[in-house]
Amino acid sequence: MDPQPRSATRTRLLEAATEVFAERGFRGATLREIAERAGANLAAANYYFRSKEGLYLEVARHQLEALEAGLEREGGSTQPEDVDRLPRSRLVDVLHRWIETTLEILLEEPGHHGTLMVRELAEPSEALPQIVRRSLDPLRRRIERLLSRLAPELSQAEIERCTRSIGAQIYFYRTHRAALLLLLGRDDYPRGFVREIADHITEFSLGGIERLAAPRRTQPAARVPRRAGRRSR
Amino acid sequence: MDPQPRSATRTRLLEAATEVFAERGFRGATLREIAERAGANLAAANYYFRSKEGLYLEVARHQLEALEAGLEREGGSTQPEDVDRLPRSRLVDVLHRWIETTLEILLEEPGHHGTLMVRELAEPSEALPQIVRRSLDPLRRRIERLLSRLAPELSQAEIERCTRSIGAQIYFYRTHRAALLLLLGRDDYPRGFVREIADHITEFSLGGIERLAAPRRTQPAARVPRRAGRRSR
DNA sequence: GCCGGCTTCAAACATCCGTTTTATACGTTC
DNA sequence: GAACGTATAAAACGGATGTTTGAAGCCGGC
Repeated sequence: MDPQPRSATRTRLLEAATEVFAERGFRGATLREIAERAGANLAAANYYFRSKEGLYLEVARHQLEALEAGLEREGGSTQPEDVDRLPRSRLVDVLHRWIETTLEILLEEPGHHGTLMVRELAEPSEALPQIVRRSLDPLRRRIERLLSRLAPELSQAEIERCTRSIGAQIYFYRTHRAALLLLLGRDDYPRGFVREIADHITEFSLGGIERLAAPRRTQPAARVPRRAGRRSR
Repeated sequence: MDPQPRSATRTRLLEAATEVFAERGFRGATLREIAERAGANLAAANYYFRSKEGLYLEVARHQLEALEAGLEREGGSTQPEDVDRLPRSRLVDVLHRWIETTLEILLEEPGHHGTLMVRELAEPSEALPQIVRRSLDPLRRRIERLLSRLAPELSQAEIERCTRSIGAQIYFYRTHRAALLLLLGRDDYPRGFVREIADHITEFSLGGIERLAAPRRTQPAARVPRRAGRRSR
């Protein structure tokens, strides 16, 4: 793929940096440790990437490319456009597949992509826009497209909110992983966890969508009552 | 409350440290900046808190105490035990209130509590167990209790999963705030956003719960089909 | 076989940061 | 008012880190 095969040292630096940045974050990582793991000289990082920040951004870029390539290979990435040609009966199956695939990617070990994302959310850098555009947004667009076919009664705003509810349930198991494991008293998710969670999120979300779509199919049903005024954001 | 009123310098240090740690994280914060904002000497932080880490942990402790006190004042904190005495007709209202109150706390400006939580999730420290025990777990227990009354057909495992789905939707707007604002092309959530989101999360989640409880009320309905084997986590 | 580039290397540089030290001022107590 | 524990101040210490420098190594081309 690359025009010139790039230096082997450069590649090893990139790999080592991916690990160290994931383990310690941008600030916590040191060029000395990265160089040591890569078996390279301390000056090499600055030679190839100009600065620590340059190395970090290159790691992020590389991670996102690998993610996109992985999704391409994996069957899990039915293209957004394909949704429109799918029979309605298969939409739920596709949704379930996306949820499970995304969970697998986010929770996989060593899970550099998920770690990078969580760190960027906590302390955004120039890499966050890339992550949003190349990782979060594609999933969002697919789900929105699918929901607008699955529940055409919903308004655009409702579809967007439902999409966020689905994404929220998926990403939760990554962003809150440390807290969840503390609550569960475990040091890793149990075997079969991803499947269990994917099943649940799918069912739960279908229920949510049904309920939001229902009033427009029959007559308006009882919704949450609004109570006296409070200040709002 | 405090036996001795504590030093004013100590208090100003704590306030300044809360800001700086929220803005820059533990590593990014410097005692020099904290001391400067507090109008104190550089050595003061070590004098009162023994070390930078001691100061950080004290900030975390203080934040959680403020959170608990705030919840106490706010009507939003119906005690978990009270749920059992509530008429079933009011359960939904209470759930909606909890969701909205939690969103308000997490998204409020300057939102030190939410920021601290997100940073701890990205890079856990000794403060995370405290956050889990005093912030996440109380909400979890309340919702579980409520759901077990609202949908007694659900198994314990299902209730736990539904509780996580509700929590996930709430926390999403905090953990993914930076990404969401990028997607929305805004630099802050619009006015009235919390109310809109709280309404949505409540309805969406009620739908999810209904769907999961439904098969046991009538006959088993069509669920997501399981397909051929894949490796699982 | 020497020249040119690209790459590697060891060392030094400059800066920043948490912490400690030491001295001085303050306030209370006997 | 002397003594003493507490609080504040300035300065220095010791270590780590990103970056730069300048020399040495490598290697193909002429």
